[in-house]
Amino acid sequence: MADTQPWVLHVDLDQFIVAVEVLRKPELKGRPVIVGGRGDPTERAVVASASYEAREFGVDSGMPLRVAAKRCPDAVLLPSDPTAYDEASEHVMATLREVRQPDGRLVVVEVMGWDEAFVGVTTEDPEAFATVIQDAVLEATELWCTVGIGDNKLRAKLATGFGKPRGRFRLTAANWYEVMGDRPTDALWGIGRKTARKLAELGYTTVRDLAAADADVLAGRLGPTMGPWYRHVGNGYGSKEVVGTPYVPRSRSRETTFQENLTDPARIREEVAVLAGRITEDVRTEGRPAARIAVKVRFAPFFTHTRSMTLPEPTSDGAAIERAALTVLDLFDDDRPVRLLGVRCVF
DNA sequence: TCTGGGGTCCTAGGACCC
DNA sequence: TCTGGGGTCCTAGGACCC
Repeated sequence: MADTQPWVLHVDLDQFIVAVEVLRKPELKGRPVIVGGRGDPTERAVVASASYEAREFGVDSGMPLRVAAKRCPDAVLLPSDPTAYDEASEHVMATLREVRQPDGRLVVVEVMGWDEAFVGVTTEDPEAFATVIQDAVLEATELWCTVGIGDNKLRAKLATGFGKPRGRFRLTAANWYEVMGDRPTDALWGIGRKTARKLAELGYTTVRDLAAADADVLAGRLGPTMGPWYRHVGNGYGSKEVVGTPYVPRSRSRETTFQENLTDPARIREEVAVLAGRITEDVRTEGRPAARIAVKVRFAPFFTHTRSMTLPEPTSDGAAIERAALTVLDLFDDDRPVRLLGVRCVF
């Protein structure tokens, strides 16, 4: 009993999107499968998910579909079906919310996306509890997941990567440096390529380096908030609080990449109006008025700019939202061809 | 490698006000 | 009179994540 303590578990479904597709097309099991866009490798689209069999060929998420198809010519290409993934995700999350802790209380579930969630639980055997979760999810949904076990969210999240697929892995203060110390800084959650390069310029290459970095040097180069925070991350520190309250979005956006660049100003206005209409639907669904409207334009070859304005007063009115979007569009003076348009509202 | 769609948070400069 | 300091809002862009 003395060893009973709070743990953070990070539950992450294995190749979630592909797994959902294989459930409805069992004949795809064991084959290289790639999901993305409309499933057409000649279009502008990227890989949303690739099966482990496809990954063997160097296919990975975010890769242009065209490249993926070239690397793995035998792969089955499928169109992305967000509605199906929403449903499957809901089923998984509902299953997690029904899991009981050893003391009989329900676990706390914080959803982080379609295919992952943090679960807060107090137990003396987190590995055994992770298995309970895996069994519950598998039985209810036929989907496999990996569970990262940590003494905070950061470590739980990183632990998952070492447990893939279908496994469990524990990462805590006790084995942090042994597991993470010699890895590059961008192995950490929240540090990407750009920041890793800046850190390397300061002489911090590994997680161990970052953990011992000079806080003032970091603040000077990376900002007063982010600088010191990176050092914390290097030490494996992070929030232990799993928040079960429903997620309230701060903004909603809709965007479209056109298969062929747009050059006609009238057509561009039309498309922005269409996006504004979709945002209006979202605003209605959300039941909260939009306070601010932003327009995003990606020009050829690939330069992205945004413009925005705060509305005179928050509104849910479609005409007002469209008018605002078109007004913001007029703030752009670039006339290069357009490959993407987006409209966002901030609540 | 010719690069989707949907989000979050931080930074920094200027406006404006007291 | 050329001159302080703090606070808040607005806007654009950057970085990162799923």
